[in-house]
Amino acid sequence: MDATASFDRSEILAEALCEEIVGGAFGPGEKLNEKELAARFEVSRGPIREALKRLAERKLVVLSPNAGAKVAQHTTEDIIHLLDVREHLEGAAAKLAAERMTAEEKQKLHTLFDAHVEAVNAAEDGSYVQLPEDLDFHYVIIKASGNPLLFTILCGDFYPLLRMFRRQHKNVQGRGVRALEEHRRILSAIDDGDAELAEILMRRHIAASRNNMSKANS
Amino acid sequence: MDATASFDRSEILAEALCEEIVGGAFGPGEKLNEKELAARFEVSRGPIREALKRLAERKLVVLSPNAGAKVAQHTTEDIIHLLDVREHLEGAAAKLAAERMTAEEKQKLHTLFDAHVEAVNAAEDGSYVQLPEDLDFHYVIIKASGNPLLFTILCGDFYPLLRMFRRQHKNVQGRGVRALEEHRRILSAIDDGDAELAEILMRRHIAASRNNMSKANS
DNA sequence: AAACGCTATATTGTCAACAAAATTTATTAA
DNA sequence: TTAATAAATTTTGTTGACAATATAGCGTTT
Repeated sequence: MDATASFDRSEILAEALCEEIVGGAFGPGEKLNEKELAARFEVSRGPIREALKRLAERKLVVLSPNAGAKVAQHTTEDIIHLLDVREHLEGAAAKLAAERMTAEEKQKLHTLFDAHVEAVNAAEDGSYVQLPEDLDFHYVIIKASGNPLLFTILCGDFYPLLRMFRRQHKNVQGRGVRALEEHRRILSAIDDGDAELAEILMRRHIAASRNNMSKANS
Repeated sequence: MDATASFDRSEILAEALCEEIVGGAFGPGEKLNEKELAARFEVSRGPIREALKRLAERKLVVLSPNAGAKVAQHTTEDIIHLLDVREHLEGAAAKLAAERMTAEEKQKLHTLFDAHVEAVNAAEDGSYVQLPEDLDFHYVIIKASGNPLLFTILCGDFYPLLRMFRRQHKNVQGRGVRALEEHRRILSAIDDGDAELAEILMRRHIAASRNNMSKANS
């Protein structure tokens, strides 16, 4: 049906392992024992090793020769670097989205935004509730950019790394209402088809989130 | 000695295969036979398979379940998407480089630029001579950005893909002297420590190169 | 008690063999 | 001759076994 619905065993294993790692099933830097993983997933070590090579390319694990795989431990500096890159890529996505989004897609984004507003209002502390990925504001914009590579990098590669980092470090306080206000302005720019402004606002939005994290982990 | 000087067999194999693929040892979309590769590299199929999984993550090969690996065939559209992303990332690199480069590094970049000027002048047709990667103008700026992730993505991932594309498609006519003039302006902005301008100029530079390719392959 | 070295154990890296799937070749019928 | 079908071959996917390396435990020495 779907062209990407391949049944590559190592890819499925990589995905499952990714979910476990990001979800916190392993401690930071914890050793990933091949035999143990093989037993648990009920396969032999071959496919497990292939999956680990994939995760190494995604920088979720670190491989040392003759010592195997460990869960990657990213420093705060690493994540700042990641967020620097993310700022520019999310900016690209917002720009492209503003240029390409149809009225229908914009409507969908409005509906999503309104739901976020209600969710934040419902939480008395005004904290930003993390909704499922495919409902996320950023996710929709990235999708709407029409650039699959952008989606792969931001949602496929970066998002797991960020989730992992957030788990490994003290949970950074979200920016709640402020972030929502930034979203509102981005949405407005997209509505107007103002690509340049959408990019600038998105970059500021990500930069603010980076500075927030940078401050919390200094 | 070097922490990254790991002797991971599959990584070495992946690197060697990458070089062959990018260098044109295989036709576009050509099947990569595991047994054949194993024989040629004098290893068994295990490490070869691991290397192929890595290359799949880098989008250099495409894996189909029960059908193995083929050299990836990227469409012109794919490459436009890639260059869209590259525009923003090279912009990020130029911005960071302008903020961080020392006087020494700037001097080195000047020397490199002058060498390029001479090389282009020497070629009577004024075509842009492709110099080895580590001497390349862009390479130096990306390095100088101080962001290793930027380096990995641009030089590690994107550069091979672009080389492969250039080989698979009709060689796009370089922009020679014009590109050099753009380099000169970028260099000037970096000299002044004008990060904002360096980013803008670099983005224009990449955008021009994208439009050039887009026109040639339409 | 800490440091060193040795031994035993466990883990990784590699390989060759087997099963399942796809591809190719050969065969038959229209 | 061409199309469809079936057998034969090749290729992938997976596994368990073996060798090389690293780790952990233990006793000895300083």
